[in-house]
Amino acid sequence: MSSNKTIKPTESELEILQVLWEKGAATVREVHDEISKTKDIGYTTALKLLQIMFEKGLVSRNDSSKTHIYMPAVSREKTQNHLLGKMIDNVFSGSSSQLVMQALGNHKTSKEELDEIQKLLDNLRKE
Amino acid sequence: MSSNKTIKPTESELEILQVLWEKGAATVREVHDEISKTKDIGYTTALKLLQIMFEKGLVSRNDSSKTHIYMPAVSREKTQNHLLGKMIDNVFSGSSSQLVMQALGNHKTSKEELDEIQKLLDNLRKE
DNA sequence: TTGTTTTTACGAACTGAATCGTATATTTGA
DNA sequence: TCAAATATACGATTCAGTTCGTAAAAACAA
Repeated sequence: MSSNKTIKPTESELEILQVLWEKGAATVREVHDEISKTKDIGYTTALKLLQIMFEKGLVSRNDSSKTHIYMPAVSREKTQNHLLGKMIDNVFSGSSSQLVMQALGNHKTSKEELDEIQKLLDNLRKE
Repeated sequence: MSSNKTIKPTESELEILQVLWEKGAATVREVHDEISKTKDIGYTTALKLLQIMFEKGLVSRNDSSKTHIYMPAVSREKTQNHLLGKMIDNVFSGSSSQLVMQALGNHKTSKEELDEIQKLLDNLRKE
């Protein structure tokens, strides 16, 4: 049906997608510079990754000018959900609430965030 | 410090860990039979995986009798947390509440589970 | 006992991810 | 204009994960 049987970005690909989701669109150089901030990576490596991601359909690109411009071809939300679902299956034996509890229990969450979650929770229980 | 710099089970290894966490301990055959229920896998493949996991320290084993008995060497909770942390970083740009919201929003959660989460939330906000 | 089954050990093949070097084309600015 | 800088393309390498076949040892059963 829709399109996505296979959203399964690798870790490196996710790093790149993060940048593209953030910026909306970016050249290889921009992606490379951004990732370089936290990691040693060659320019051609970034290029190659983007090319591979293009072949896989993870990103699209505009090559009307010589310097190609890449854009995400999968939505952040869909990708997050897909990976979340996998993790719930593989790591939490299918229990999403287990995952939620672990996440809330062991990772710092600010009061504002807790409020937001509370709001969502209220909505869910109204149904 | 403690021990675990490197809890990074692969997907196949996670499948096996699930079985071991569930049963507490198991032979290669038991692991294989369990996994076979949902997946085509050769016996020696399961064996090899367990051997590799043993080398990595992911499982321990009792080989006092010929038929080795394998046990998890990493706790379910620690592993879950480790992988959760990675996912929060890699996929949710560090925001655990984002992850929680997505998980709650898009995956069926029963009333009982919501109650449990509510309870946890109440506790967190008291602090 | 002896042939069948079960087990472990181990190596080999295959795959996909990640990385980089080099060649070539294009752009740019002195 | 033309040398330097920048971009793409692409092949090669390395590494880890997965899978399986085969051999040898041990257990088992008729």
